[in-house]
Amino acid sequence: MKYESVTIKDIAQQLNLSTSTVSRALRGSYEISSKTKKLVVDYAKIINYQPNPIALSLKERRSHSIGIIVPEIANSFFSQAIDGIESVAYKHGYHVNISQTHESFEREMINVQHMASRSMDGLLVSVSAETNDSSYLKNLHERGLPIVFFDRIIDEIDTYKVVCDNFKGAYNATTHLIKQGYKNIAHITSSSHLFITIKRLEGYKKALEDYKLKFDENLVKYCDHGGMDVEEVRKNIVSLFSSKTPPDAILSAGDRITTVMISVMKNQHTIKNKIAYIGFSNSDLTDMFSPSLSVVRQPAFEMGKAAMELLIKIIESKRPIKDFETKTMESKIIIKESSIIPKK
Amino acid sequence: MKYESVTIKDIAQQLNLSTSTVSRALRGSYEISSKTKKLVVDYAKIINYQPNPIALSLKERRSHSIGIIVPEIANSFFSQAIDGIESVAYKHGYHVNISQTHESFEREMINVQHMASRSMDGLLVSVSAETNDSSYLKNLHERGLPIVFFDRIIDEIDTYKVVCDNFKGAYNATTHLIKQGYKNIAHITSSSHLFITIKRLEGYKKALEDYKLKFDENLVKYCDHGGMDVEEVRKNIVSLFSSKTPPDAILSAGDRITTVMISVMKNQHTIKNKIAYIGFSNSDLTDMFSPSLSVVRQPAFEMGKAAMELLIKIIESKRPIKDFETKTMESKIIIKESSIIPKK
DNA sequence: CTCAAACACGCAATCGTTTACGTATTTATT
DNA sequence: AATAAATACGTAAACGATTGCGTGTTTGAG
Repeated sequence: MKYESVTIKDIAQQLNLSTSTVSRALRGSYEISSKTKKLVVDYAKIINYQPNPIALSLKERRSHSIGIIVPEIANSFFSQAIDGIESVAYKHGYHVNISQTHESFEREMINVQHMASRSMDGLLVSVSAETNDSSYLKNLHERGLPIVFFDRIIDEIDTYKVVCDNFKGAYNATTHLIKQGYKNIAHITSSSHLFITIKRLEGYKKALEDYKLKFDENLVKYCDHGGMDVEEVRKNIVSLFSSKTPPDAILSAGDRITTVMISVMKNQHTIKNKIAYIGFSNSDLTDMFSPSLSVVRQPAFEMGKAAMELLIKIIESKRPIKDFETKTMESKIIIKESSIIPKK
Repeated sequence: MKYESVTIKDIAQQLNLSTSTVSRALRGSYEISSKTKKLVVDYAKIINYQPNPIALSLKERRSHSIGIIVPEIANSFFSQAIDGIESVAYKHGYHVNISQTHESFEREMINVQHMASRSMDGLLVSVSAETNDSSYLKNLHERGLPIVFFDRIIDEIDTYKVVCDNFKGAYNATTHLIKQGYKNIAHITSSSHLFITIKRLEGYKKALEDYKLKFDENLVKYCDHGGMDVEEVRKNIVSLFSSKTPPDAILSAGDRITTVMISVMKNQHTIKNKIAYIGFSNSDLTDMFSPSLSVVRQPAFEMGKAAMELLIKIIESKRPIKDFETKTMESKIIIKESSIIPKK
């Protein structure tokens, strides 16, 4: 069973015209008499003619569609960013294709290749936690595929990028914990090679330094699967708390890591002491947590918008763009109960 | 700037062969000598030849891709269902295209049309809260486009459908509230014409009936935008509590409605009495709520898997399928703090 | 040695659309 | 009235890949 649709040829046959005349009539070419135009347009409407975008893509080498590659759509940050992307895309007549990598490098490659070979006009990419080899992306980009990175950017590829101020976000969050009186602050983060991981770690370190706290390598734990692997997070938590000097506060990097961490701690009975925490998260539900969750919140929607705008700029630019820039947006820390010393 | 890729023509030219020979060599046709085959295959590998799927789609009228249409990806139920769909799709060599309607009928039509015209081999659809005219879907389906509905199904279109037992889920949840001693149980739900809304309402009513409680129409509130419009939910809540006999418990239908409802109640200072609630939700975070949230949980991942399996069955069937069935899966109610009478 | 079968490949049409180019008819110019 | 120019349309190639059909060469049988 195949889905059949009306083609330009059907119209041509019916009206005793050539396909080129029909095509031109539909596009309003000056070469066609207004009489014929009306005839064609009216008939096209009656039989509900829809141009075949596949044929168009093949001919024009563009699809008026863009692709989004993100680790997880079930992640508030990314789903909000996608909403931002869509809002701009639709306004400019682009269709949006979403795909997720589940933090797998292999899936990411497959998805990117798929998008590229399907004539996507451009790609918006936030790489997976596993991705430390970006050569295949670099390759595609050098062959002319417009790419804009957002959040999980690849520093070495020269194109537009959109990030939030990860350094500052982590710095402010850490400073906040320090000011609350916590002295042994752990940092649970994603895989070590990600650019955001590096920047957030730097912010965390700088805050410790500014407030004369010693940096302890054992208090930094990496999750190579970005929180997708609960066991990995659990091991990290257990390891932290089995130390002779367990942390009194935690800064977590990333939506998933934050919630998995909380869930793990809740079920981990070996953790006796009350622990303060603040995490990067864009969830709308953190207010309902108990304790309500202090967060570093990224302007996800705005970041998505900005990324899409830049991608359109590349796609629609006549000449190759030289002076790419990285757009940095402000994150916001929102203090709730989870990170403040309970007044009793 | 356009992204250029290697074609079969490039290979043919380079090796002094015709495109047909190259094509046949790559597909391993018996008509081609093993010498030539090796030559072609080796060279193709060297220059990293990738067949152009657009050209293939145009020719073969299929894309080995399927489309998913859901209201919101930022909804635990749908994102889990999508994961289930993907797991089956990838195993069978299908690529997956995700799009969201944001509960808008117009967006839904645009997305469905886009998918259909892009030669999607089939569609997995969960309709928007606004959708009460399904004629455009029926039309496409009758013209041969394979469609499987899941969760938010269209009853009148004769195809495979996957749902959970909405009646039973609502019945059990309501029964649970009744057994806890609540007598004035409200029901906040999605738009009135949705099939799931109807079934859940029936379950709610039946439970009241079985336990000799009077059904009160004023205790049922519909959200025509499926919870996307916070103001709509707020009005419904306010209306409920401004009654002379305000509810002592609430059953909410749907992820979004549940969380928005809780958030609204939290900020609504006019609500003095402690209220019990249980809601349809697949969120993984409900344990961290305060009070922790009692839920009716649907087997989202399994439903996604089942739907995709049925879609493949349609796509790959030689002859039109006649005896479509609706697969009903069990929901599970998980009792936490939000729905039990606090023992003090 | 002859003729047929087997083999290995090329030609051209096809999918749906656009577009450069060609051409027949009408209109305008002098 | 003769010629140029404008009008209105058709022909065919192109995008990348597949495939039925045709054909030249080799191989084998008798």
